[in-house]
Amino acid sequence: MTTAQRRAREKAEKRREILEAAREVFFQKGVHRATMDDVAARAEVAKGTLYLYFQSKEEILAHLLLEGLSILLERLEAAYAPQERLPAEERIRRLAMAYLDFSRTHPDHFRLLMAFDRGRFQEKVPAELYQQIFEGSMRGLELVAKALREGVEAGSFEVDDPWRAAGVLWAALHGTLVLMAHPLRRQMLSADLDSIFQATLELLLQGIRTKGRNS
Amino acid sequence: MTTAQRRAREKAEKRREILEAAREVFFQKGVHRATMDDVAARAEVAKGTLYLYFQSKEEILAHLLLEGLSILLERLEAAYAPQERLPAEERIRRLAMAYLDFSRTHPDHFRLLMAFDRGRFQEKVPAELYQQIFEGSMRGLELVAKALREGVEAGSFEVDDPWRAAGVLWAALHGTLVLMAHPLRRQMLSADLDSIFQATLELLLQGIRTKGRNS
DNA sequence: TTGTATAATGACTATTAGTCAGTAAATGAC
DNA sequence: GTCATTTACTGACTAATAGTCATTATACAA
Repeated sequence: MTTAQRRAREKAEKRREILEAAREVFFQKGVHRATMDDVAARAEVAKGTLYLYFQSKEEILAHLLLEGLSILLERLEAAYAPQERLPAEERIRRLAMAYLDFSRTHPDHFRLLMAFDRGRFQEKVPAELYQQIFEGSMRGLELVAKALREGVEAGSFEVDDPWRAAGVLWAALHGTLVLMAHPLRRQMLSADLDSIFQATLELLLQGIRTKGRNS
Repeated sequence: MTTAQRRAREKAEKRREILEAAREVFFQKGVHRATMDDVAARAEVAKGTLYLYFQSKEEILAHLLLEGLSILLERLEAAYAPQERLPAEERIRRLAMAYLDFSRTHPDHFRLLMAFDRGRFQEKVPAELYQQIFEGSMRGLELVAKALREGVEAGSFEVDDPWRAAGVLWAALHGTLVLMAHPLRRQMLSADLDSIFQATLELLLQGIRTKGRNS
């Protein structure tokens, strides 16, 4: 059945084209300003066609989010550098910096990631997709947890539950990126994102590092 | 001009009534599900009347947010307990716990606070109101900074810039509350909000505490 | 009592996500 | 090649909802 295969390929291709159009339009005009008509126009299809490929605006956004998540995961995995032999602390540092870097190089995807928890999303995105996003973010967290475990084994970190500690680190850094995305707030702290992020990272590392005077 | 005074009072009263109706409706049905017609019906006025008192749905939300912020600030100030003589670390702990507590006792107001950074808000809320919200949140941060300064002076904390450190603490705890608001995430870390929040707080405190083996 | 100012109304407009009856194109059977 | 059937696409239409404004009602002052 070559025909069926070609059809499936063409369908996937069109899907990708729509996603591309959506990415351009949403990222250029802003998610809540861009309309589905805009997307349809950009993709050069009728609006109805969009709905043959996606269930809703939110589903399209969810796919763009997944796209961003996938990029982030690549970066994190590269940062972790499993093949190299690195101190655990260095790994944590690299992971954190990769996250910061991602927020800079892919600001629109990053904003989507931040928006994931918003009410609309949870209601309108198919559970399966939702789950997928969740699992993706957990894959990222897994890397942090792994690095923490290494550190504990090497005796350089002191942490009760690496998985939970990873959650703590992640949430703290995430919070920094969320809040300090606002220029006004950075201004009020008279600091740039880099230095605040670094300061947070160092604080957290100090907190988990093995204390010298121990036992 | 007694008449004019009474008029002004009545106007203010009606405004309050509308806000109250809005609070009920928005918090019960959810901000994006509740409509302005719902609010009007609950307030027992015509929809047009709402717009005599507020410019937009977002402006109403901003006022509800301010309401929440004001409650939070009261709690924080009470937690700080300026009249008592407390160790700085205890003050930080109390402030943090007041924040956690607020997120529990006023979940709807808290959600509004979390939502403040969203795109719609910034566009539709009058700059003056926006500024007011910002200043309120800075008043909260001020308390943290003050406690940190006390700790530095007492020699129990080691922090370069208290104001910035306050931002770091706040962002980290905020991030925890944001992310761990999701039941699914807590589940994946198999932890409750309390223990994660506490763990984060302890980690941060360890990071800023003066090290024993210092100098 | 009446004219004026103030407040309130709700039918209406504008915007936009999502639908669906109708049309076009591709495919396969003969 | 022609026709029937399936698949893909279309865009006018519906529904929902924020916000408007000409009209009406009310309160006040002279």
